[in-house]
Amino acid sequence: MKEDNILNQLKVVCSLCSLRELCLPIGFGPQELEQLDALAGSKKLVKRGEYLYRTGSPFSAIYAIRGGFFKTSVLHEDGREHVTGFHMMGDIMGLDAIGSGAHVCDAVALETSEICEIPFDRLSELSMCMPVLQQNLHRIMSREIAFDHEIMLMLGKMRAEERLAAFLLNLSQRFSARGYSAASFQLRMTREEIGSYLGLKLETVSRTFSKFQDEGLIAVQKKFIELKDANALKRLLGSLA
Amino acid sequence: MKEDNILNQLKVVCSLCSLRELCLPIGFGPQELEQLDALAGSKKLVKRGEYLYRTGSPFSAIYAIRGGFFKTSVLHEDGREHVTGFHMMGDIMGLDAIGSGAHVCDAVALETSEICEIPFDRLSELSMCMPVLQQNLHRIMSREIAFDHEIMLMLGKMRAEERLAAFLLNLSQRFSARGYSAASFQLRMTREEIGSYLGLKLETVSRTFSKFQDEGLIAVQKKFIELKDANALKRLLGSLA
DNA sequence: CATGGATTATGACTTATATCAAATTGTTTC
DNA sequence: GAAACAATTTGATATAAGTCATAATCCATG
Repeated sequence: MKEDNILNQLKVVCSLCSLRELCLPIGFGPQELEQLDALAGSKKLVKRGEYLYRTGSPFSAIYAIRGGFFKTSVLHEDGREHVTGFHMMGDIMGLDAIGSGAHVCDAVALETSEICEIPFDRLSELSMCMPVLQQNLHRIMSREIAFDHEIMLMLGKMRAEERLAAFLLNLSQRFSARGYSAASFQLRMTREEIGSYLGLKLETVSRTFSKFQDEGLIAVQKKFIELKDANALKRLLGSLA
Repeated sequence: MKEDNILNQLKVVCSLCSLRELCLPIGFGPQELEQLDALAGSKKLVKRGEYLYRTGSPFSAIYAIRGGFFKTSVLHEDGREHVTGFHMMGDIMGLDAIGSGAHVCDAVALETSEICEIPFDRLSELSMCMPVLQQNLHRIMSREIAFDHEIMLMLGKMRAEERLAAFLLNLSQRFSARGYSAASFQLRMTREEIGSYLGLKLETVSRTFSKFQDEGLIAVQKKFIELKDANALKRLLGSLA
């Protein structure tokens, strides 16, 4: 029972590893495993459509996704909403709230999901005596910054086709890294949410999907996507003026 | 001399405080001040046009700007460049490189600038025994993530006029927070760089400046900007459909 | 399992911004 | 201080994506 508990905590810490790295308990000794108990991340189920947190709600924990799918979005005073990200198993959410002490975006489950709540003060405390944990936290935050810069490039410089190609390839790569097929997957978000993320209107997303299908790059059946020619998508990304 | 050295280190740590918080040595005792010596950030002068670091160069330190002005930009394989940020006194650069071990953007001085190099391994080490330092580092990274999400909203959802208004108001607020005038300032970047940052072409930036001037919102004389009606700019941001 | 609301696809048309071009002004540099 | 180059402004035109509208399809709930 105790063992099992420690193992659960380990999984939590594992999700604090980078996306691409394997989640092995390297660097943790028996006494450190003991300390991991302090993290005591409680598991929570968030049903489809429910909010994990909302803009303005007080920040106390970050969240590791054990399974399921989320979107995060910021909203402008005039009501406009912009989807800032889609998040899946192993991703950490809520890091953008550390600085202000309150959440600065909404997090909604796009399908019923299981998350692990990690109280941030305990994580901070523990990371003081666990260099590996601290390092992972820094890496995760740093990578989020770097990734956001990529998205800024996409939003600022790319055409609709390029954005959608980048989006599909990114999803494919992330599913693949989690052991799912890189070539076909189920979208969990609507065309409107994709559009919001990519800075496009839903009609443009729909039209571009159709165009890709006509050109034999992908097969679309509503939410089910099959990448028929991933290389062509990659070429589209690199070369298109 | 020794005293002076410690004071210098303090300033470095101070720049690790949040943008809006005052940089007082609260929370640091005498022995902690001693430890700050370990940070030994070496000062460097970067002349206008010079690179502080380039994409791909190995990551070993983060940089606190003591004075001057920088832009950071990511470049796409096909040569397209996107400016991801403008940075001034007190800002920290290079945090996006922690995760990958190599820099993921270029940092160029837009005017001759003085920076303080903070070796990241030493900072990590020191933050293990200085909770305040660790906290500040987390806050800075978190705020960068939150700010990037605001920019994503801007790039994804706003019209040219709103983008430029948001840009001018942000600059104004940051100059103001550093003790400079909020109402008038010198731009250190070209119209093209502003455009790259905002996802617009330089012609659109120029035209929008002219429009704002015609409407009495600002006065433009090449690089010198005067905000004549900041409230109108703010209104433009919130309401414009 | 039928009904109503949400989502998606597609067409016709509009518009904001990009593109191309030329003149003007500012800034290095020899 | 003049020549050469870089940056800015402004106009005319092109175009990618937005808007509006309609039909088809999906799917959630009583």
